[in-house]
Amino acid sequence: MRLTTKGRYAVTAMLDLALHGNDRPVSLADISGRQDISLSYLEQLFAKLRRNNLVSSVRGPGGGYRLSRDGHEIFVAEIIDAVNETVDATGCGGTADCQQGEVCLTHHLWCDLSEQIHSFLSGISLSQLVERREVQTISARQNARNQPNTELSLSEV
Amino acid sequence: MRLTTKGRYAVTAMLDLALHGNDRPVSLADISGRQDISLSYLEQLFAKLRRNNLVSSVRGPGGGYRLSRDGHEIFVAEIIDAVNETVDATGCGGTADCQQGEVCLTHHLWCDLSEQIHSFLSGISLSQLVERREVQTISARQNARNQPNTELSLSEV
DNA sequence: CTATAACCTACTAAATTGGTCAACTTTAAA
DNA sequence: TTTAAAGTTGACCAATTTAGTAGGTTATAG
Repeated sequence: MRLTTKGRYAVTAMLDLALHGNDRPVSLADISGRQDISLSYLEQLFAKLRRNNLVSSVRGPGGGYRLSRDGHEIFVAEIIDAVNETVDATGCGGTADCQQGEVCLTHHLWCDLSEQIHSFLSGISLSQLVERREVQTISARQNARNQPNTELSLSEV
Repeated sequence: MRLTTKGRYAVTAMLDLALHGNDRPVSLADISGRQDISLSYLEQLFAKLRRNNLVSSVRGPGGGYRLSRDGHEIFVAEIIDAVNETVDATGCGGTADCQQGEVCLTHHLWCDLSEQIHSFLSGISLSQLVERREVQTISARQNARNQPNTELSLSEV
């Protein structure tokens, strides 16, 4: 099982999208600025997210990405699966041929664990995260950092 | 968070120890033969398990390893922690300084996930695994493969 | 037409995994 | 008291993955 920055970045970026993408598409440059994730790396991640129909893109000036569904219908597990291939904890990927074609001694344990993790992450939607108080606090901090003063009124019109 | 073959091998090896270590110490060569794990790699893993007081060793001919506690008191989470450093899903390792000294947008999510995984794996002891039917079935298969015939009566005296 | 931003491909540096190998030290059976 | 079994240590290595660069090409709003 893998859960590295790749999956974390993807979820963070999608949450940023859910927070800022209500009215217009959000550019990767904006996400990069707010979340401290390299732009080129974001491009790679969003290519996968797009292939998995989690976001849709708008090209050209003023373009960017939108969630392809309502935030209530996008779950954390999907996002991680999209960029990470799988959240499986077994060595065999669930095919049960871990020891010379037969199941290994601990196969069932890892299956149970995978099930646990997957059901936990499948139960959390982007909208649920948006509603959390800590998320709103942190998001406000990030907005303040990136729009220090005047620009705000201009872009908020 | 990492859960790779390293942690899986360690749990598998410890379970083998719980299954075969009732009367005498078990050599790494035996475990290697039964579980298809390289002997040299097992040596590395058991060095860590020993440092974490999960096993104790008996040197010299007829030596090997024993569980340092009863199987009811050794939990899967401990084993993985011992070889893998941590089963933490956050990027910051729990220190909450993920974004320029402050918490990142998804910090709390990864904390919750870590808590889920850890409590799941902390609730499973080696003895519980030994008692599982599938484990007994697989273990019987492995014993048959490694002691094809006669030797059995000799070593079982 | 020009600036913007998605999209695409190739490359790379660093880290991690999953080992191997050789050279020990310690212990205990014969 | 040999001597062989077994643990211990550290150096090394190939393959893979991660995280990120670089340099382009489309597409489109203004």
